Amino acid sequence: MATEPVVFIIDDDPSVRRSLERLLKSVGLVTESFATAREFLQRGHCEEPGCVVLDVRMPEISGLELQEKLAKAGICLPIIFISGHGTVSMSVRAMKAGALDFLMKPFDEQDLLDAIQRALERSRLEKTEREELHAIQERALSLSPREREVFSLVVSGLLNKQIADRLNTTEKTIKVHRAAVMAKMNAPTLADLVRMAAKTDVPPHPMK
Amino acid sequence: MATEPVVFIIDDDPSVRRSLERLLKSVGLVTESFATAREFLQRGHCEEPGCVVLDVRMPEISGLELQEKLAKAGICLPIIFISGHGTVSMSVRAMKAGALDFLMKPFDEQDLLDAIQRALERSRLEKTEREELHAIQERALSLSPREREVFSLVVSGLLNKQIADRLNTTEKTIKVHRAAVMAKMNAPTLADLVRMAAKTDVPPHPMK
DNA sequence: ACATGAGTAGGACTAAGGTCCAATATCTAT
DNA sequence: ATAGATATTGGACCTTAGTCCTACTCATGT
Repeated sequence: MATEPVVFIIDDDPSVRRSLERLLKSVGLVTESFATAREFLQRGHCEEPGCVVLDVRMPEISGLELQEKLAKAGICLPIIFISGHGTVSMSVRAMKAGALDFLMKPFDEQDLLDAIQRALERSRLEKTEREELHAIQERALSLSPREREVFSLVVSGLLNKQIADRLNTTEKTIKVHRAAVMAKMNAPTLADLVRMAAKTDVPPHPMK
Repeated sequence: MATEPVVFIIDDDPSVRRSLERLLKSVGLVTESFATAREFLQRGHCEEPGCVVLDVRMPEISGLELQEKLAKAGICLPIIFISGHGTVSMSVRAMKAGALDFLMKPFDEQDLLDAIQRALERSRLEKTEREELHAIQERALSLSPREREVFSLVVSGLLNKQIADRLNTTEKTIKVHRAAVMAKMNAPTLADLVRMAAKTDVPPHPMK
């Protein structure tokens, strides 16, 4: 099985951190705590599944700022905000920026646990998606420039002959490139190749 | 050009409705106002682009309840909430349910106008998407049962011969069905057919 | 200078897909 | 009962795609 998902707790109040840790550990979750956003950022994050439980108000870097930084850094762990003195506009800003939930202290423990379950589930899904996409892009990188052109024209539905015309070469040459594309992209059939292209292209609606 | 997008204003306070109407009309937007959620629901909604500016607290059916009803009814107009006495939990609930924004009274007029522009833009995009999808599903309905089977096997990348085996018939028959599928689905090439199938299938991630 | 990878291309052949024409059996609906 | 849609199949023929082998050119890097 894969790495155990981690719940990152970021709160400047040590007693809050401790009680959150206790709660999450009591249901078997793995936690890691940080007193500041900076510490969390310094830890380094690769591809582990997990989620973040984040206090909004913190010295230096606020929770909302951290959310922005994570987005910019491409670290897409689902975020659950926790706030003692939250305002509507803060919560709306957080949600618009993609937060999964925003809980006011004092919150129901079960609400937090539910939110965490949802967050971890999403994290798992996104991780799988990212990995698939990454694998495809990896393979696409191994294509030569000419192969890339042929790739996109093949996927657009053109015949080898038409591609040859467009690229001012012969059908024979296109066949060679096309075979190379199929091999390098690890596509058993044209249908698979089209699906790969569809994933790397701008998908119709990334967000809803 | 298409139908002009409409901004639906739903608020039980007549003076609020009037001032919103004035504001929106001043920037050239078309508005339609309702005093209750019920009136709005009775109006009937088909496919017009637009968005909803919705008061949270209203007698009988609240804004949040209306949001739920619209979702259930498949009416997916983007919703911008406006609230005089909103709480964090109300706003979070609204945002989680897909609201586009949640503004507290008194709000900056420009903020509302910006939100409405975003909402209309999204409405347009979603409308286009829905129409495309609908057109594809329409065509898929005209397929006979057998053609549907062939469709899914072709798109999965199987050869005519393999499809024939799987359906206990001959390659010749599959060719006929396959040609019928391409014609009925209006797909110039296999690549197009695969993309159509990808859209009607469960897309990897409908929401983000 | 020589190997490597990319791009090009031909010949020969197989396999797969598409097209046109024709035919049959079944079932449903008017 | 007769028309129409559905599902089936055959033959003939052409176009595409894929495969194997070979071979040349060009640029790059060791």
